Amino acid sequence: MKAAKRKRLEAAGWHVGTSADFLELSDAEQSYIDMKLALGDALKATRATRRLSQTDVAALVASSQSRVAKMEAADASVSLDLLVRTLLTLGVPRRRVARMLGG
Amino acid sequence: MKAAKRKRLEAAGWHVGTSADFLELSDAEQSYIDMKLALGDALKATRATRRLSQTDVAALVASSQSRVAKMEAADASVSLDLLVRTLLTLGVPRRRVARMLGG
DNA sequence: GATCACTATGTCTTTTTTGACATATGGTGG
DNA sequence: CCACCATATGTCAAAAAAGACATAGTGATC
Repeated sequence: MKAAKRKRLEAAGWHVGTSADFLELSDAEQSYIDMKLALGDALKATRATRRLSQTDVAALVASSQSRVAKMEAADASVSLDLLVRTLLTLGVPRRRVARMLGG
Repeated sequence: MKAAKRKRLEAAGWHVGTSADFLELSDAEQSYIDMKLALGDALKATRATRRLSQTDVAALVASSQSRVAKMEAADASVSLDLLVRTLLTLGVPRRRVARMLGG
């Protein structure tokens, strides 16, 4: 299995390697997950260019290091909401956030 | 107060007319609310072109009529998540959802 | 190989969001 | 006026997501 697909499934809350590969995601689910992955990557990139640690970001957005880690991993427990609000709080303009979501 | 601003504040969970007009929202909060409003409007528009009732949409996305009404109104109790997932489920392409968010 | 900074993951408790329901409001045709 | 349909609004129990914390993994650098 390709790493990209594995990542997607795991983001959807599935643990690949144990049982589920046949699992089919609807287009809507797929897009939703892709959006989260895109924002997670964007967050990681943004953080990198600013040379901030996850702990730094957590402080800036009033959250915790673990949650930032989960955001970047597009963990199933993080919402689009949290990702979007985090990026906006970091000063990423709305327009740019929107473009990230576009694919 | 202009209707647009009123709508924004109410979406943020504030009941205008009673006390709070001086209330200041950060850029991030403002953008976040604007995004929800944009998606709410988009949902209403999408639904209109397809000539569906809120009840119809509720059935399609496995929710309730009241929640659809709140989505369209960008009620403070609806998340970006729900709006995005609803639009995607209705078949609106990811790219288009993203453009809606851009402003 | 020990220490240190950073990141990942698991598990709690609390808070927020959700769907459901009831009910109110608004419009339309009989 | 009265049914009838669509939409709006309030409340609530249940579900999901949140922040917090502990802890484990990963690399440097010394």
